[in-house]
Amino acid sequence: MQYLEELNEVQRQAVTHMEGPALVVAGPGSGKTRVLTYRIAHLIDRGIPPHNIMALTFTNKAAREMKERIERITGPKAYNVWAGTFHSIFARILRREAEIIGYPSSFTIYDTDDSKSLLKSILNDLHLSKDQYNINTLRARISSAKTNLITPRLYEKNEELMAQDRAAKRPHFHKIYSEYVARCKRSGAMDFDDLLYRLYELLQKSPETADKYRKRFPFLLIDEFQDTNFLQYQITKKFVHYPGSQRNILVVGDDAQSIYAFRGATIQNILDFQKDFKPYGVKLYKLEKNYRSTEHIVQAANQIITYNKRQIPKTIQSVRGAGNKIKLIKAMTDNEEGKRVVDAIVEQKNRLHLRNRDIAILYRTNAQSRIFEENLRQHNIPYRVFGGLSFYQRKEVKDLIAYFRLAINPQDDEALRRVINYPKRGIGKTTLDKISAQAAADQQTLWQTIPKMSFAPRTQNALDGFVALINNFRQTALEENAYKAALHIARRSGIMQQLKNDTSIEGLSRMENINSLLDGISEFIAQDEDNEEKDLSLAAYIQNIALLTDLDQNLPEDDDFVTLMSVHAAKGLEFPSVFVVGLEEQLFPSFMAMDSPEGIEEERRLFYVAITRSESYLTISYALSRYRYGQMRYNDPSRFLLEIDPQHIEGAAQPMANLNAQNTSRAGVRGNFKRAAGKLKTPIKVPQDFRPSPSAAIQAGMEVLHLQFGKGKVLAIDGARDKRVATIFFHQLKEQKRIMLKFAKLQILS
DNA sequence: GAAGTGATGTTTTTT
DNA sequence: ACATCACTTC
Repeated sequence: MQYLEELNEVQRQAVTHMEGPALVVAGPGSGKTRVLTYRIAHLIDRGIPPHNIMALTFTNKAAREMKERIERITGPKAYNVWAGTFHSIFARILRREAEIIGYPSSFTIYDTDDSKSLLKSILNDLHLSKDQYNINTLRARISSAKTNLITPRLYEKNEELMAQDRAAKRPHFHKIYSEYVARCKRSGAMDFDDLLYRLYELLQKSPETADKYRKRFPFLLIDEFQDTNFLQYQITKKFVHYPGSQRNILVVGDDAQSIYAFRGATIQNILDFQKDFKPYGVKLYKLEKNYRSTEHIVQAANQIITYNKRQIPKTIQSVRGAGNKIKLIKAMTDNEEGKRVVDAIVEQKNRLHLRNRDIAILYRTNAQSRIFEENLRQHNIPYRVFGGLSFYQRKEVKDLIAYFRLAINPQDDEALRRVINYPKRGIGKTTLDKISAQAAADQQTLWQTIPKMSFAPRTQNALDGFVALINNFRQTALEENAYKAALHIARRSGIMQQLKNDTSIEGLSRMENINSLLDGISEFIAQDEDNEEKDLSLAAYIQNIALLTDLDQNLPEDDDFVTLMSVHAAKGLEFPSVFVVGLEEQLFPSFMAMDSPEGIEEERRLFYVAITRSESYLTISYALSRYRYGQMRYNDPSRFLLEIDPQHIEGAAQPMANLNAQNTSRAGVRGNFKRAAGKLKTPIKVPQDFRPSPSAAIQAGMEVLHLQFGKGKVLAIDGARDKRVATIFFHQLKEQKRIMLKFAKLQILS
């Protein structure tokens, strides 16, 4: 129990918490992962069999780290703990029990691209126009329906949802949704949400199965609980919240770091958790000591987050001393920002002897990476970009994997669509459209439909050849190990040949990617060769491919590179020196989030996550102009910058009123920036005692105060009840805005 | 059926 | 700026 001595009092209490429900509220850098891993180790030490423990995380990386750390304490027994992402653990259970819900255990997983492509086919088959039905909107709405346990049938019965669709001019949404679900099922495919939804269905449908897993996993731990959605919480409850249960569940979360509300995550789960488990004596542990960052950083973060309304009260304190103040870099253009940030990195490396791996550049959107890459290359600084297109999303890799998928599950329509004419074999759009139409009419998969149809000789030959090819691959996948099968498929499919003929630079890199995919499979075989139990089939290999991201490649330990990633991807990571870039209105906060107070609050939490990644050195940069959609845009510095107390910022004794003034810039300035200089805006002052009035009370003619927009006059109100929309003229902005009253926080002034 | 062309929208974040 | 897609031409 030596490890207990490495813990502070609260941490030790949480770690030694044995039975019953517990909530650990863990600020950034407070040793959250340590608590989770030590608790698992402690449970094992106290005689709980490792295979009775399930630990759920959000990323594979977090899961892997957790497993490694448990192993370091307990040794190889750690392997028997089921630790993984929600999606991968659930997929594992689903594969074992697939038949119960009418799926083959070899079901394939549709990634986002597959889902989109499926939706396109559906729109096509239902003769609905893509202009009227935006694919991304459809996906989001389907996802949110599933996440809220609304089946197509329930959806159709729900007058409110149907009315929403009619109002939004997408009256046939429910048909699309229903068709989408039907086709996924027919194809033996699950999308990301299905991995959650279908597990819920399974547990619901088969009480015996639910019981089996409850008995199997009497101890449940959940990381990043603030990022769980409604469905994930419902499943969690299925596991531990039943009559006679010990309710041995420990969840760890931080409401201030909730950054996935956009995809349905809700901190309501934290609140509900406390409520739901209250009768069972839920224990609350608050980890408030920050071991990661120095004081200026922690205090700045604390202060920023106070601008958010709702939060679980806590005071995070640094144990590391004052440290360095935050540096601010102001640039005129995005190019200049890139140059000055990289100059600062060079300077830090020289002066502070930081290694590349000590440094990270974090941005709001992946598209921002390019400029930093260019500048790092110029300085010969090795770097790695995480996120964006992951390895498994590259076209050539997906193509080959599509063949793998077909070899395992030929009903997989999306995989079939992808490769039926790649490499070119004379089966074009016309033919595919015919097959699709027939398949839709018969409610069958493409694979089932092809043999039932006949075509002109040339086309028929091509089709017969394709079917024979896939059947051959199916056979190989059954008989050979993953590597041999993969190699065979890569060769026989013609993909290898196709790429070899392409001698362009991109062609070579595509070939390289195919080779490293094959290398990866070879490694998969080699790694567990000694393990007799291990399934080395191609089916086993591709099981979780769709769940892997760029962050999941194992990198050599001694690699020394600067890390570039989105703030989202950086969650849970830490670096001695962090550069948070692009702090501009419209970008961070994102224009997509700016029309609601909730959106802004999520962006603010995102900024909070960003700066708390830093241990000792934090640099924040912004550019007054940058290219977007191929056009130069001018933006104000982010409102978040104004929320940092100047005492934490280097060289800023006074309030940061004139971030926008043109006096500090030097190097790398090009072009004409008169417009930028003229755009100075004073931040709108919001009094401390701001108290929003109930939205129902707001009427036309009133003077109101809005948190972001300041004072304004309500010109008109339309809509009713939940959908009341106010048209307000804001005096300081000199413009009128339409605001949904349900969301807006307005205080009536007169 | 394939290849080329101009128009159009797109980008917030990820399993 | 870039990718995707509908449309034309061979």
